[in-house]
Amino acid sequence: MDKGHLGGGGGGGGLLALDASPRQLGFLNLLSPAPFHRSMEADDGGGGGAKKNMKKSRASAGADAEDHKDQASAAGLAIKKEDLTINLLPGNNTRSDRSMVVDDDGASRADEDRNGRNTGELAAMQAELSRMNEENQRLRGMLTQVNSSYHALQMHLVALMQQRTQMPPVQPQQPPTHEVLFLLDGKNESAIVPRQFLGLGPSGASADVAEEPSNSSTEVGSPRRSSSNGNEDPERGDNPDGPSTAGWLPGRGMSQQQQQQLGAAAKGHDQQAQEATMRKARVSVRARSEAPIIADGCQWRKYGQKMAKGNPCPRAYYRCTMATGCPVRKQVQRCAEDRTILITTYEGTHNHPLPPAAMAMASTTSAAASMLLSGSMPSADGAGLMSSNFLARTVLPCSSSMATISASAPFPTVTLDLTHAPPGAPNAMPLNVARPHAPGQFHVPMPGGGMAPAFAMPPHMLYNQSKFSGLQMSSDSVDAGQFAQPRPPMGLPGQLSDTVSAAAAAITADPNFTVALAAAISSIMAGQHAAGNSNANNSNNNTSNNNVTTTSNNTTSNNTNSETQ
DNA sequence: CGAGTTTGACCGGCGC
DNA sequence: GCGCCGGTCAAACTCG
Repeated sequence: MDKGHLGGGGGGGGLLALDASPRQLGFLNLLSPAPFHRSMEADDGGGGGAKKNMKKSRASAGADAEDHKDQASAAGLAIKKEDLTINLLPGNNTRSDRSMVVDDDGASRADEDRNGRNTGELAAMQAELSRMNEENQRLRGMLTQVNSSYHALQMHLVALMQQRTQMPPVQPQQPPTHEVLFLLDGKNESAIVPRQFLGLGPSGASADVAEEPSNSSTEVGSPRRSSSNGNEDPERGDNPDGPSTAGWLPGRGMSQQQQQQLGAAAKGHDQQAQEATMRKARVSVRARSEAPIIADGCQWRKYGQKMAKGNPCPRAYYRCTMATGCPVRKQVQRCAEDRTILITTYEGTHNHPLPPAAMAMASTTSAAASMLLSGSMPSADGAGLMSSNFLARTVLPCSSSMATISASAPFPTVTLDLTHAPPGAPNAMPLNVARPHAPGQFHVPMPGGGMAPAFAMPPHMLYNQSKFSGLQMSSDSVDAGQFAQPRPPMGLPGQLSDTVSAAAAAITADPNFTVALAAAISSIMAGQHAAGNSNANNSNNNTSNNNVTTTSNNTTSNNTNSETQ
């Protein structure tokens, strides 16, 4: 919204800071919103780039500033106009031109003096400009790489989806949850994870699984908790043998019949109990919001409120009412330490198509849960944990301060902390989550192709994100400095830079995107790496992501940060 | 009047 | 076994 928020705070050192950071992953470094934003903004318009930087440099060159301060003081626009002139024509000393006009009465000596100074200054600025251009080129390269990687991942996802749809619906021998939980360490995971990921998704290709006639038996008649007859709570679907799969898993949306069919092979209550706890994954989103709840696009009905111990703020319980029998619930509570922080915990998978407005959050949380489930699954050799660490470090480094994975009981939880700016960002960037006045909603591009407003966001974000969401970014793009006003389509030469600018702006302007992207990719990578995680996790171990932690019931280490939630 | 919210009660899990 | 606590239910209430 405000420029200071987008690009601000970082100061001129932003680029250098970005440059100094290690680059193990492309999008890791895209998270320095301020610097990146600045550079991309400067990149706009090719030769005219570094507009701001130029301005900045000039501002720092105080002596020369007096030259036009008089006029500037007269009208604030004077400086701007002048700067524009200078920057559009970096090779010209526009100031001398101006002086010609101003001093056309013959004060030539002062002119020469100034010209001399300006020449030196111009050289310095040009040097800086070239440096900036270099940096921009590097950043472009990074972005291109990220884009290609992202695209490749999506292609892979699509391929897996197709593969999945061609496969027989389900292996009768394997309860759905088992499939997800235990094959992660196996060789089928590449097929599993996508399915999990998709199944978690709100609709999309997996809807065939999630939207089955399931509702016929689920909770239509309102949940009966007195399941003394042994019937699982129909609403929650968490039958004793573990369907509490929390819905993050496809099985959650299945019909009871299918669950029975699939779960028929479930053997051993111990195993089931263990699974039950592991499957009830949750995704907790921390965001600053003045609103009582975050606008995630779904319809919720409050069904309870409790005072939680240790928190003066009550915890509210909501249930999705977009479709009868939708098992998704969420808990909303304000952080005890900082009541401006709203903690929303999602549980379950929508068993109905979601409006675009709700897909982003659903996908994000689903992907995050998917990552959690795929990454923290216990396994005999601990590969699951390793995978989790690997994922946390490889996929979430970009949001190192935002994501916390905690499998410590009672339910494994992924916490997406959106209250902090990504590393490199100067200040914590309070998200305009569901601010009452939020005029628009923010679309987060989601891996499943869907994109939707996850949170109420300023319109510029909306536009910005929607641009980037298209995978293949459209030719017209966003001026990073003016999100609110889409720039008219440019000619072909400008496409690349615009695309890059838009991508950069999209990425840097909003941490949600990075979270969503990271979570989404993680769900894919979980499938790709779980098998080979033992060797893969070496690659990024050195990434400093102290805030991305993985805790597990099966480990005694590394749990100190789980309380960051 | 229907939909949503409030709120006290109930239930089950867990720790002591 | 008991108490605590989180989660849920459902009657009463509110609102449009």
